[in-house]
Amino acid sequence: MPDHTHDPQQAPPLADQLRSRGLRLTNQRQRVLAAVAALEHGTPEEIGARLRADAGPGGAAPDTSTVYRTLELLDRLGLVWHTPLGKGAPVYHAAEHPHLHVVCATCGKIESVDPGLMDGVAERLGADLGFRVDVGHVALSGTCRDCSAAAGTESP
Amino acid sequence: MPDHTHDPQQAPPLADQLRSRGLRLTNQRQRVLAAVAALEHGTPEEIGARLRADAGPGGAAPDTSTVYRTLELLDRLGLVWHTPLGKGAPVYHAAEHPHLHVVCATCGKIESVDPGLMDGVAERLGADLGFRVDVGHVALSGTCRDCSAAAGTESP
DNA sequence: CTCGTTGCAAAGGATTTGCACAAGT
DNA sequence: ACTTGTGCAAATCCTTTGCAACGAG
Repeated sequence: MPDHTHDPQQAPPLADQLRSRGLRLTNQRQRVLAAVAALEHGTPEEIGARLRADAGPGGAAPDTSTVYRTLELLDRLGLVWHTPLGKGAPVYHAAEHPHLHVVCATCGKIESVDPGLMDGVAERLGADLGFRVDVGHVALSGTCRDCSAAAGTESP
Repeated sequence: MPDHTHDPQQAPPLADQLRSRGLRLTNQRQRVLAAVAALEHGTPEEIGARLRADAGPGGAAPDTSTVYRTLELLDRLGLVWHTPLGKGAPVYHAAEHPHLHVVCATCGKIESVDPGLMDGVAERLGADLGFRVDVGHVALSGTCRDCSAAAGTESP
């Protein structure tokens, strides 16, 4: 049972995805996707900020509502993935190089991890519950090395 | 390397946790904790609804703001855990019987899974990054058996 | 030309916060 | 009595939506 859904060549670059669905390739959609890819991972707000920065002083950046709409679209197309993190801040990342997110609950730092880490768990859930884990959406929270050390040092 | 932080006896029933910090044991706090425990897992909204239901017609339920404040407090005290799920809906559950959440992205169904499932992953992250995974906050999203089947049946 | 898209502005929903009063110790 | 906690209501924050103008195919 192959099909790891990880083939780089299998996912055409936006334009094809759009055309095949009768959707249109717009400047905004390209820019949003580029911003998501440029940012290792970012919230809709951060992505909007990046777009504004990229646009420069005179240029116009896509509207906030467009960013949201586009993010949702790209997600449906499978070109980006989002992961709910702490509070109201879903983090988006490009689907090109899949990875897990590991988030420190103390300092908020986000680290990326090889998705292969979850292979065992995924297999087991599949066998056990028939549940197909979506590795692109996994976020593990906990405490990073630095914060662990800091906490341990307080009362040795 | 012991200390699984899972001893039932090690976590005193709210009252002690509060007293030891100079905080007060109030009716509301007890009720919110009870509601969280009663619901297998629920959003702040659902917990509020449950409280209103428990209060009955004439009775007064804790205010929404109190629910939020209390949930945050209980979380700090380690008596409940919250997991960010889909959109802006953190799910709270009592810390007493730890479990992972497995969420179907299609139908939204939540299933609880034995935390032991992640032991391997946790060890590896610890060794690799010095990252200590918080198993109470893990949510895995994907597709459940039913939705998988439904999707497969559409175009066979 | 014909729709899908975008910008703008306003609507919504979910949390959070300031305060004066009520309640626990 | 001394503080901490609660209810109420207003303030925020993040997202979503309606609609007329715009642009890709």
